[in-house]
Amino acid sequence: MAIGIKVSLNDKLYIRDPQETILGQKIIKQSILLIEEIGFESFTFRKLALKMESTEASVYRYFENKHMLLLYLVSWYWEWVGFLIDMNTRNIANPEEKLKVIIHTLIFAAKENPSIEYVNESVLHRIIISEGSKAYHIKTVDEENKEGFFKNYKDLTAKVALVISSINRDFPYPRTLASNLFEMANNHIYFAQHLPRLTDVKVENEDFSEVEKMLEHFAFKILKA
Amino acid sequence: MAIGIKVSLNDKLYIRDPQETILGQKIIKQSILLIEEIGFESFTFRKLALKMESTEASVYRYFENKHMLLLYLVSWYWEWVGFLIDMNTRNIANPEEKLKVIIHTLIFAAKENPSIEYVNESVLHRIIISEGSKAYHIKTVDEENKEGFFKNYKDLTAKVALVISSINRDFPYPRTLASNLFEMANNHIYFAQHLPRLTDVKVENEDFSEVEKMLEHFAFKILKA
DNA sequence: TTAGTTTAATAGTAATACTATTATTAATTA
DNA sequence: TAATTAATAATAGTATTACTATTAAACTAA
Repeated sequence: MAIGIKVSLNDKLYIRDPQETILGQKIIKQSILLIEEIGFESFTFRKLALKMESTEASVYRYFENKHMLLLYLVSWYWEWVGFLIDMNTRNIANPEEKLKVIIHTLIFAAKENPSIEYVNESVLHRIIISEGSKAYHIKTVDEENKEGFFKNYKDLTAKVALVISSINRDFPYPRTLASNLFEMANNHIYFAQHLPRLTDVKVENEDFSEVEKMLEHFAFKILKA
Repeated sequence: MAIGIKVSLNDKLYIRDPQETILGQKIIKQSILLIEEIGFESFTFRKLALKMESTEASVYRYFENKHMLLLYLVSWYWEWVGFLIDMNTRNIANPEEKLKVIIHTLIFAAKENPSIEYVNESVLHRIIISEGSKAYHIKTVDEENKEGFFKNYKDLTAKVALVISSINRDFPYPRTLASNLFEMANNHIYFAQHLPRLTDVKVENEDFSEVEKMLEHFAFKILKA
């Protein structure tokens, strides 16, 4: 990933690379805003086209359907988080410190310097929190997995699992903990905002610091020798 | 909840109580089978009616739309798990032992004596695993929460959180751990079956024992004083 | 037994998901 | 520069989905 230029994603995610044309970039930008506004179930290419002042058929020339568009956005997000984690941990030798930075990046990714004009990272983060799991909870998950549609998420899990293992060589569940940290980060922000009785953390006006503290508590307690 | 009779659920979940009529029970039975078969996105009342040899309009007389039907099934499932947990922990005084039984019940609920003829608990469990989170990942979550549509899940979380607190009074995240155990139980079965690189556990022909072991490891490590 | 009430089926409509065809613009070559 | 080709977008559809108003049947109570 090169900032200001282009995020590299599986080219089977789209029919035509949206990053290459102005119309494509407009689709990305406006779809993020519209999905956040009305939710993924109500989101349609017709409504998107209307908002963009383009046509439904034009959107279909970039993405096969709205599921593929969501998959694209989710992949974009995890690729971006992976990039940020690499940046932020590059000069850190201590693995405990590394994991802390990873957790911080997970939670505050949206607050980092936005890199690309047509992606509102903050709004995209909210979409990942509330719609992200729909990307893989589908009947066709096995075929899509074979096509490599979830590679970004799996690679990121592997990357964090490595750090986890270097903290405690004997810990038998490094991938489990890694993916669970991602899931918990998003879930408990969502719970705090909508179903507070499912969590103990509080989130008030986009302050996720309690979630960060909770994830650190879980991760380091679990990894204690 | 009384076995063989009727599960008590929020009566705003349905237009007409499906447990009260043969047609209603048929809707529950066949929708469980059809959602498992084709996935929730492809599931429509038209297809359900066809399978049931009834009509779309008849289904609409029981449920407002397919989202409400999913919510009903999910509530039914958590109510049933809560009931099983009560049954299975009734005579256990030791809280650690209680938590173990809770984890076991969570994972193997589908294997317990089926209680109601028109609900295939085993298939329902698979639906909860792959479609369950869609019940609350919706734009209208706040209004639905106000109506009490997620009460079963929240009550169950509170119940388990109590046991967690009695194991370690100083643990600051009892609800977080409780809901996380539910989410992990389902997620890691799903991951093991479809995205194995996101987990360390293996699931082969419906043998969830590695998931159980993993959850115990997480729960008790976290709760160690 | 008949009037009232509950229940289900018919027959729609508006919106959605998607596609084939045509029109327009841009790029390339003669 | 004009003609040809290629790339792109818009028009105008169709089949399916989500839902509802109306009618018909069946069951209930006086």
